[in-house]
Amino acid sequence: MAAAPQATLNQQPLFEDQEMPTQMGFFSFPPHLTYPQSASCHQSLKGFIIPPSLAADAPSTTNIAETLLLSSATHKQREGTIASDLGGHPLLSLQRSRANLWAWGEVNECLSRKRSGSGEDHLGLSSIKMKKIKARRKVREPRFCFKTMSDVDVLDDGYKWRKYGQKVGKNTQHPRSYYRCTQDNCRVKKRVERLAEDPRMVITTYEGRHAHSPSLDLEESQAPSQLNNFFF
DNA sequence: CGTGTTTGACCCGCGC
DNA sequence: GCGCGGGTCAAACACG
Repeated sequence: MAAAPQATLNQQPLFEDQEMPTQMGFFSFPPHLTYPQSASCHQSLKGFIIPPSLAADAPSTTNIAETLLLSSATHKQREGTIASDLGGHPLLSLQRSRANLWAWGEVNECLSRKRSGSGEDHLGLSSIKMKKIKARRKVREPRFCFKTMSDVDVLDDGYKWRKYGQKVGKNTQHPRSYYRCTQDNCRVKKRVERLAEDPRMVITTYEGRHAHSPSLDLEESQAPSQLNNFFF
């Protein structure tokens, strides 16, 4: 029997240094991403990073793994990894408002396509609606989320966060927490919630990109080289 | 006293 | 236009 479950996400990432098919640019799965030592986590923590564009393109009933596999051929090679990682357990669907998952880059792309007179609206949206979305999204930062099976809600990703709100969703008894990076002139936000269908799953959504390195507190316990690899 | 959390109020986009 | 719900604000509070 192996040792007690290690409360850490420092394992094989599904996506690492891989260009996302959106305008989000590159990102890396932080190697120092850990849960508090006291936490009792599922013995095989599984992080699923899902870019907004992929989620938006998928039907709401499509699970995350299918979304990733169906939306981009570049993810095809990961199929075996994902399947084995799941251990035969089906992933639950990630219910999201389609509009909420529109990245500003995608909206701009659609608008420029419209202007160029290529005809059909993207996803059947009218230009008025697209402008509405753009107006609402112009302040939106790039976002992505990942899903983790864990008993603890907030993972330690190396940054310092300040909680600024909490809401209880309509169809779930589990509250959704809102966090902001405490660093000055860093507007990155984080949203943490539990999946209604499966409270064991934690959905963490990041919005924006950090304009600084992770908290220096980590440097005392982590190898400096690892600190070069963080979100965006 | 400084920092972080809680929580009710408020704002605003969206669907009807 | 109206109601709902997600997201944010900010005062009060807790804690070291």
